[in-house]
Amino acid sequence: MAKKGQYTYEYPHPAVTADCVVFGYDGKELKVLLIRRGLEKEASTMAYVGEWALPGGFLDVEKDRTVAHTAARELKEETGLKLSYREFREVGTYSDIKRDPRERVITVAHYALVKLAEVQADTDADKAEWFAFGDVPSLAFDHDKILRDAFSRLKQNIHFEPVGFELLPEVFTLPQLQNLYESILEVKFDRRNFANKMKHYEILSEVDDGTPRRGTRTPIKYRFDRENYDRLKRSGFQLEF
Amino acid sequence: MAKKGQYTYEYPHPAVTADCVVFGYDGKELKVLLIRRGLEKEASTMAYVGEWALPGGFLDVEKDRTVAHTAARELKEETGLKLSYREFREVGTYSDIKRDPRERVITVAHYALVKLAEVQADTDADKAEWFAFGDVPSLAFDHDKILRDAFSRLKQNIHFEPVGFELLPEVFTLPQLQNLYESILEVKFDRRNFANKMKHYEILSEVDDGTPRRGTRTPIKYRFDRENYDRLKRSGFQLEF
DNA sequence: TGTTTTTTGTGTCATATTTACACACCGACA
DNA sequence: TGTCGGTGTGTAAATATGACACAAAAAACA
Repeated sequence: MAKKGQYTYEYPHPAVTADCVVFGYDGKELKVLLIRRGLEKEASTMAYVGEWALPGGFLDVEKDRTVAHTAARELKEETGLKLSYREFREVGTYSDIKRDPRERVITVAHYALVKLAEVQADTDADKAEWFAFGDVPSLAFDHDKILRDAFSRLKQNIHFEPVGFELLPEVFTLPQLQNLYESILEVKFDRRNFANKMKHYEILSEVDDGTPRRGTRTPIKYRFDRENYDRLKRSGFQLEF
Repeated sequence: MAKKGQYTYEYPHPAVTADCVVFGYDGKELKVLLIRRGLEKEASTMAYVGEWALPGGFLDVEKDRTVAHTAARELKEETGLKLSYREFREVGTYSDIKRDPRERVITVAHYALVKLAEVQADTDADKAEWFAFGDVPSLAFDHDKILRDAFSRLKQNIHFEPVGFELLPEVFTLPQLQNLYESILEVKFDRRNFANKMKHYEILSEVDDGTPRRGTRTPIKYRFDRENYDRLKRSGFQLEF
């Protein structure tokens, strides 16, 4: 542990943190990973002890290459989830002078998308919990606003990036994909038109798992065709819904 | 001037700055406001002395309410331009561990749009200069990248916000507006189709300055109809071009 | 001054895109 | 065995987009 008062500067410096909004999808609704504050590190110096909050923590000035690295490191420490710094997308900076009661703390918020089924086992249930997006309790600091902003950003980015495919399992069905889009965009689509549009983009490939379909009731399984998507993206397009 | 070593922390803290990309439009092309480093404050402690850079500077931990306030304050100090903190839109955070050779400095980049004709007189020509966006020299730090990113962000935001109207004078013509859109989006539009679409949105009002138009060569003057725009926005729309 | 060039405003038609909509199949469940 | 619910599929109407030409006058030029 570092000695107190070891680091001095000519002018005051703020502390900098990175916070993570991790979105998952369980096939029905969007979920968010939260932690309960104060169960870990020394609680005495902490604010908002016992409240729910976004995972996140202080930038390691000497080691973290960027704040996205901070986000990845802290997420791992606080929830057990291992993501690469490249998986974080920036939401924004929150710098209000009074946002932390202890000292001036500026946070850079990020969001990340995970395949819930694949990571649920990795999340340390003692510290972290998945909440339905609509059921999130009131959060510490300005994390309520950060969460809302992260969702808005996701909602925008869905038009430019295949966010749906990052949230679904490798193999998924059209109804699942549609449901996810509807959850994020908060609208309803006509099933047939949605299928047509998706088909038109040619970014889905049917998965043939050997078993012949035994009736239309069993939905067709698809896989995201990243190669075609990348080609489309290079030619400059927008996913319209 | 503060005494050296006055501010101590248990853990190292980064310095935080705000940088500003100020876009203007002269009727022909997009312009950016740059400053030459080292002409102001004590140059001895400075990096990149003499090079061109974006206006910006250190967060005043005790006084600046948010980093947008820092941006506004520094822009005023360095270029004479007075903008409200509300006029800055965040571009992103630049936190690479090596981005400043002196100490760890994290910057939050912003952009702002100004009506060039109205502010050109306010810009302190000794310190700052307007450059055509295409003619910007190589900049200090990672400001080249910040500038590119700010432009991309502007290009995206033009679909959601009436950015064109913030760059043009109160009263403008359709050809001016089209030219601006073409500059930002880097495409060409058909004059008639552009006019039709704009007309269709109903966010322009003709300005009647008394003088009857004496021929089609004199373009019709318009004013942005913010009331109609706000109504449209509330009903959830997108400016498509 | 006259001539040429440039700029602007305007409307229609062909094509592409979007939206609305109905039925047949079969598995799940009672 | 019957009913219910979820899935797949195609077409027609409405809407949006994209291409296109001419007339008028200002501006540039000789």
